[in-house]
Amino acid sequence: MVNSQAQAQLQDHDKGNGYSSLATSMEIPDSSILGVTQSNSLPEVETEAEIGKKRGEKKATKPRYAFRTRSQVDILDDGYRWRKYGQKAVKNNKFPRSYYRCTYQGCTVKKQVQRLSIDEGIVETTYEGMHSHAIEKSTDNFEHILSQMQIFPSV
DNA sequence: CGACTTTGACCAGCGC
DNA sequence: GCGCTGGTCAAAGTCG
Repeated sequence: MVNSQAQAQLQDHDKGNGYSSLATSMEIPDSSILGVTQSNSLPEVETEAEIGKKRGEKKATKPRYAFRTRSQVDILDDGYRWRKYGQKAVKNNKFPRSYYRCTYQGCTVKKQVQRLSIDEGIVETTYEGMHSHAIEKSTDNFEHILSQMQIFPSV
């Protein structure tokens, strides 16, 4: 699925606590993260107990992959086409959260982008679902982003 | 012309 | 039972 991008397990919703000290001191040199680009030995986590309480939502398992990226912009072009369908502000964050959806026919993958209020340079991207089609754009651009991408451990 | 973005309103579920 | 939050959709507008 996908190009095996680095996937980190997102812990519950306890965010905005000790992140300031973490992100600020997480100054990893680009020479140490180069391994991330090809080193995708991260296990596919899918510890989603499923919420099963939405309206026309199935009870099927809903995998959720989240990872934090260091970027000045929240628009991370991973090669797929995304259509923004909503923007809401979160309580723990002074920045609004953006909701994106894959516009590919038959593809119902959703993506959420949220910026950390404490660190404007950190962008938290959450993928929901899996892509069942090929990428329309070149992944080269995304790989470049991966080069400067850092996986923040769940503290 | 087509695709995508934006804002507001609406709905459902949960808490109290 | 009511209120609140989060999440989604829709129409109009904009950009390429």
